[in-house]
Amino acid sequence: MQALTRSEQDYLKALYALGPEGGAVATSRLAERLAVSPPSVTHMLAKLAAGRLVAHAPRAGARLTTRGRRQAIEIVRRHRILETFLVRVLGLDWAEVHEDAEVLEHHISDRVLDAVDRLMGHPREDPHGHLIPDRAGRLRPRALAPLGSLARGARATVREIRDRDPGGRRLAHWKRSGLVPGAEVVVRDVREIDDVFELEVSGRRFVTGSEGLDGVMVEPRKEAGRGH
Amino acid sequence: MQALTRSEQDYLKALYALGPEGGAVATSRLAERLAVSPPSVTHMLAKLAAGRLVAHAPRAGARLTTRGRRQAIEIVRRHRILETFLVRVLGLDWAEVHEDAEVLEHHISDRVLDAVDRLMGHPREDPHGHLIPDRAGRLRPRALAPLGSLARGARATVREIRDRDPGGRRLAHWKRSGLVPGAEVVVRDVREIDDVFELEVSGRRFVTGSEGLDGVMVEPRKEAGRGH
DNA sequence: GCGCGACATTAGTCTTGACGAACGTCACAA
DNA sequence: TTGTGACGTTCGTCAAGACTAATGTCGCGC
Repeated sequence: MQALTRSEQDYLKALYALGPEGGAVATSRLAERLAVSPPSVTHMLAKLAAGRLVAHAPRAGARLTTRGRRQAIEIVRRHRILETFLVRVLGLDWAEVHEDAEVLEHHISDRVLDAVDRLMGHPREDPHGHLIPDRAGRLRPRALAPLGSLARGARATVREIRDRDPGGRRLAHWKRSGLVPGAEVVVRDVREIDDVFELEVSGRRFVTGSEGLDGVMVEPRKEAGRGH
Repeated sequence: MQALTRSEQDYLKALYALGPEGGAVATSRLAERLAVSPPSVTHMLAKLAAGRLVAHAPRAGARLTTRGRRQAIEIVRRHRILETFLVRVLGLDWAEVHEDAEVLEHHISDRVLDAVDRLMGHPREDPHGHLIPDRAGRLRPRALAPLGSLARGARATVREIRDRDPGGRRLAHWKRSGLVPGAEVVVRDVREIDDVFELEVSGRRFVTGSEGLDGVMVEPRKEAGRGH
């Protein structure tokens, strides 16, 4: 089959993000994610189905085929390597590299990607804590919980920061608060009634609504001091 | 005006390359350079003329306006910075960076370009010896001669290697022969009748036809030892 | 069982950037 | 003066990828 166009790659990536476990994704979800009209999605899904990259049962959503998933993971890999490069080598800010990587992932040749990867010593994680698939597309599974789902007294380590906010404003905010991969967090208090979280992040207090934590994924610590 | 599309940028760059002194460029020359049909060129020139980037007198060729030239130089700047980056930072081969830079020049943001430029300490020349325009688009003028135009006994320093050969095969060949920017060359013999050039490149003998030197630009040395 | 609303799909259009075919235009030669 | 050929331009078309408007289809409530 032909090389994929940029749009095709974007659809595959979105399908992967919305249905990573091979679950079906609704046309409208895709349309929303890609900021595109539903008819455009239907049209593109037909094309991708013709290329055996997705399975598209009319009115039952779409799911990636094995080939489609492989392609999607390859794009994710490129994205994460590029983000890591932009931060580690070019010194750009953590919060503002997403859009650049989003563009470059479609236009960088394998040769250049490999050179970048080599230069950095084949990193395993990007600056936001996401795991970088290896060349074969393997991705070590990892069970993380949303920080907002923890109960009072819980302790956890921040592992991934997910954010699709344009301009990375929330990322910048989180960074200022110390909410970055590796940070240790203690949930001091959860007041459901007024939706307030009181955290201790690497020793500093941090108060926020649950909205403001959406996208911060942690690895809970199953330890003794739970009851506090 | 809107941001330029990739095609528009390519047309401007080609116009700049073919008529750097503001001279008019024929439709057919552009078509040939861009590997596109003449009607496509006419069409695009009309669009660029509407945006005041080129002046297009029907049947009299096209020339860049001041605005068009400024855009073209900006693209050339990006290209050269990227080539330098690919060689100096990523360690790619001199001969194989052209195509990658050709793509990336259209997709890298100002922010990333600036970071790359800064990382390298604002280089003045790219790996092939081309001068890199500064941010304002200024380009120090430089008078170079084709190596193939020198007479027997002439001495010169290689300054620029121009090559549009896909895959950079000639670049690789020249590099193996020592024909790189900075190399000192002496024309040992020119036999016009069978089109043979006998050179001494940094002390090594190198024999070639004039075709094989097309694109090697030198700065002749006006010195005493001319008559040899 | 019928209707209504949510959602998906079909149908037709637009824009960009390319193409080939056909038609001008112009300079030079006979 | 009139060809003739080179070159440029006009015109109609295509493909990708988006859109809007219109049309299906399904499931749920009554």
